[in-house]
Amino acid sequence: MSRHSGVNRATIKQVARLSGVSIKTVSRVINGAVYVSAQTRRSVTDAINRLNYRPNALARGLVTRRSRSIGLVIADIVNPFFPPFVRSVEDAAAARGYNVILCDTDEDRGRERAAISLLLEKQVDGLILCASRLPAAFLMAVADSGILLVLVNRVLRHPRAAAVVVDAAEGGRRATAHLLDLGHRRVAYLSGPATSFSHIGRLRGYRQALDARGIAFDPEIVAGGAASIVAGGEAAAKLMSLKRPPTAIFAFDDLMAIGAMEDLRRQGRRVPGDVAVVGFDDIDMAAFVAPPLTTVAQPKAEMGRLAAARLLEMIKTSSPPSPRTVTLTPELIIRRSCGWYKEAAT
Amino acid sequence: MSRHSGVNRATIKQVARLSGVSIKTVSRVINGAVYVSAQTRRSVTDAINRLNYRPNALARGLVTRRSRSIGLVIADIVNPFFPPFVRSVEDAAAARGYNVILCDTDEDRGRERAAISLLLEKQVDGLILCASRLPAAFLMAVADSGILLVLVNRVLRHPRAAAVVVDAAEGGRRATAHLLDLGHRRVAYLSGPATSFSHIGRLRGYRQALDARGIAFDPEIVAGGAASIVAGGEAAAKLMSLKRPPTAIFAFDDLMAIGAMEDLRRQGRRVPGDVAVVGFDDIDMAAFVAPPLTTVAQPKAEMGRLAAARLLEMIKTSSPPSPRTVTLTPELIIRRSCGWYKEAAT
DNA sequence: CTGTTAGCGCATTCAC
DNA sequence: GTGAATGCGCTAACAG
Repeated sequence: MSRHSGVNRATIKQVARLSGVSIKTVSRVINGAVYVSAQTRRSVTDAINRLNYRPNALARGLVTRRSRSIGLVIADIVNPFFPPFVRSVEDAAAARGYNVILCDTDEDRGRERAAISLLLEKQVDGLILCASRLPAAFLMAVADSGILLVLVNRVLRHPRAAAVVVDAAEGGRRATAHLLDLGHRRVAYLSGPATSFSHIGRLRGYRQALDARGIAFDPEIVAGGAASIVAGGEAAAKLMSLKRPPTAIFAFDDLMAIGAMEDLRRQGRRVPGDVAVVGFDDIDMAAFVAPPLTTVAQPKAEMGRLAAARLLEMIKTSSPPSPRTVTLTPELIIRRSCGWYKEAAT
Repeated sequence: MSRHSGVNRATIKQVARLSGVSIKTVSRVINGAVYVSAQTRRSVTDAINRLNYRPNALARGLVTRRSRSIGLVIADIVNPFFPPFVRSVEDAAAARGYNVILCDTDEDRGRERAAISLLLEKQVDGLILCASRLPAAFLMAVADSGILLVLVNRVLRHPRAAAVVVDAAEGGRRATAHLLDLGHRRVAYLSGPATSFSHIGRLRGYRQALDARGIAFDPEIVAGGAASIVAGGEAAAKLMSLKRPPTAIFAFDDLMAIGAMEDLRRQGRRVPGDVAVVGFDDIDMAAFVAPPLTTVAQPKAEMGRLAAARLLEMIKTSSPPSPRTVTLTPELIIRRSCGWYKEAAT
């Protein structure tokens, strides 16, 4: 066994020797270049196969200044929102010969910073940051250093940054309006992580919908703080113990909504009979819980596809993205957790 | 803007010049080496910060022959089995300064081959292959080329390969025995992908449990072929249209089980009243569907943690893994999809 | 404690 | 059409 793990890794030099041509010629056939006689090409490819030669992407990247890898920074792959998203960026990347290096941050700024730093050292050609929690100044500095950025559900004004966002406020408005249309007047909001831009947008939409009906915003029926099933359950428990509990709940995401429904059931309350619930994201599970969850769908796969396509395009042309931001509109999926819906007047 | 995307990437040479020491000294402080005077170290770190210098991992890897990246090849991150698994390998890798490059194969041999090839070019220090579908001879060749391998739910006799497996046959036996204990005599099996080692093992366990009670195996009540909700629904529909439909179903995985329950409900059959159902994996959703699904749990996070730990250890010591294979035992989680369970005699 | 000299594997001017 | 020489950014002997 030679020095490290590599045992018989052939180099371009060996291929050149075996096929009796120069290194440059080998390089030409590898990179599909023109101007190589069919015969030469054949003898080279033969040698490549005989030696089981594989170009070293590290060496190649060092000289071309391109790694053909992109970094993907997300909160937590275990959150069902992410798999479809990740999957579609991966497919788009793979289709163009790119690899994706995945990093979870758990919404922790320190971890996010560390992940970005490592990714930069690895010379990724670009970065997709999903719902980054980092200060804009920091992200600006990152972009200044020359890397290409695509943000998801957040924007950044920088010539090397683009964004894919879904209109969170619109989603919040639709969810809340739906509940209001059903006749509810006391609609609670289960808040997500305080620093999340999505949370801020959804909360804004919630308030706007309330305003539009002349219903006062009541901070007492806003609870939560973390996007998880247990956090949703706890928040629901807290809300239902109020003197004037809500009759409907709009949750920051499906996980919280499911936790809330779980807790409601434990308390002997019926959904939607006693309390109506709306979630956000439309994760796969939403259609299978009992009752099936009404929710605001984010086009997860489309978001991933777009984010990757934009980044790859920026890498290819090394020109600023245009338009800088593309905005997607979330859609209300009506299932059973809010009761029967009689096309009410708005 | 300089040639490519990099704008002001400082090099070690610039750091050396600015801090007035040699390149080697800079290299020493970066790599936390000993033998650098405190003063020199300070002036170097100052220069590093001033220039916002970041070592180029490509260049470093080229000479050290270590990329500090590992490749993770899975079937599909959208399958809920994988996120907890992926997450825990990532955490383990990140804790040691490693990155993970994720590749989905959709259980397609061609894609798996392509992914491995790309990963090898990228000079990953090791590979985690989850339920690889590739011929053993191919994997042997891959390992022969010098790369370190950890297989999940599959074994390979090679000095550079280790494995983490959960005892699929045992899982199949437990699931089937549970149904038999409940009094069922006509238990169907919803098969997974034919080439999957997990499927083969679970099927074997199913047959063994049947044998142990002297019940004949009936190929008529084995259907399926793909691990998905819709495939599960279709297979269930097919089974229930038989002249002698089963009274219980053991599904290859939870997704198929959920699809089956969905279809059963659509047909007006009750679970567990008319048909009992057992799944496999214990995905998060399993606890929240109606009725909550009884299933055989695979320790997903533990599997990921172990796989990563083993690989990282092999990379560090470049010595063969020991023991070559670690086997985990799956556990039956009894919920509501099989009806009331009265601790029957086995 | 620190600097000098090579060279990792590859792509790229230039010649021929 | 093809070859020889140069260097990407970094670490590793080996001196001093």
